[in-house]
Amino acid sequence: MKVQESAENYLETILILGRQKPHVRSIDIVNELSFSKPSVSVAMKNLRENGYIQMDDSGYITLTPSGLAIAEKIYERHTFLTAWLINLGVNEETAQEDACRMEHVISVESFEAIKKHVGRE
Amino acid sequence: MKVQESAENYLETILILGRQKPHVRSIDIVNELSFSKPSVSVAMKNLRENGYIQMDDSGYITLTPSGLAIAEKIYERHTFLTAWLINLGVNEETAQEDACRMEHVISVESFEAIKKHVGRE
DNA sequence: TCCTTTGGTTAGCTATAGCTAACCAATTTC
DNA sequence: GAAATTGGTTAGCTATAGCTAACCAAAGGA
Repeated sequence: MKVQESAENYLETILILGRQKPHVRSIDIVNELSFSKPSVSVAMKNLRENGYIQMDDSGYITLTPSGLAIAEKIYERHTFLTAWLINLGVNEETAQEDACRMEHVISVESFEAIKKHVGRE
Repeated sequence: MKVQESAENYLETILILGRQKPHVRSIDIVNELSFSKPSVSVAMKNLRENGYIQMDDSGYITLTPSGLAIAEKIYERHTFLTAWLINLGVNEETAQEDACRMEHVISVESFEAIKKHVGRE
């Protein structure tokens, strides 16, 4: 099963929230992404059924190894692309938004090429 | 009405085909994009209703000024991003594919910043 | 002339991914 | 202890955008 862009975004958000606070629940994702509770509830059900997250009896969400791998990949891209665009003179907010979309569509090959390019400047 | 990514792609394809041959019909888009005839037929109906293209009695498609503006914007991005990625060492096919997705998600600000950056290398 | 091919359309299905309405259980507050 | 708040779920709706099946008209070929 191919990981959808929306799934990548949810996994990235869970990773980020998990670094900010001890537990991550669905409601935290609702507040972070400004989606409705049902939307997040259904999305979490899908992530659970596809083995990307686990939820305990208290509703606390943790990333499984496969979910963590995706989350870290996307988060690294997000961080790198945002910094790169800001460095090129792009407004921070715009850089964030663009990175958030580009992070899902770039191939491994292109991302590595951009990283290498920036590294040798 | 916000122009959807799929609409941008169709308009870009019409522009490209129009430079290769005297007339563009729906069937040409079917062959170019490998979509089904009904998918293209419905998409053309939407583009027509939104004023991005015109179709004469023979089914020949032309871009209206607003459709042309979008097509040229996307095509410029496509050309530029592809060349840039190839220049960074990315395989041509991958560069094409990535450019084809990035061209729809980058803001004007970021695209201009990248162009300026590449120009001064 | 009949048959096939070509180009196009409509109807209806699928999947993704958001939404509101409505509901439930558990906890908190007065 | 009753009422409100909080967190979560299910059902059912919406939009986008692809698909197949079925059909039609016009043009071409035997």
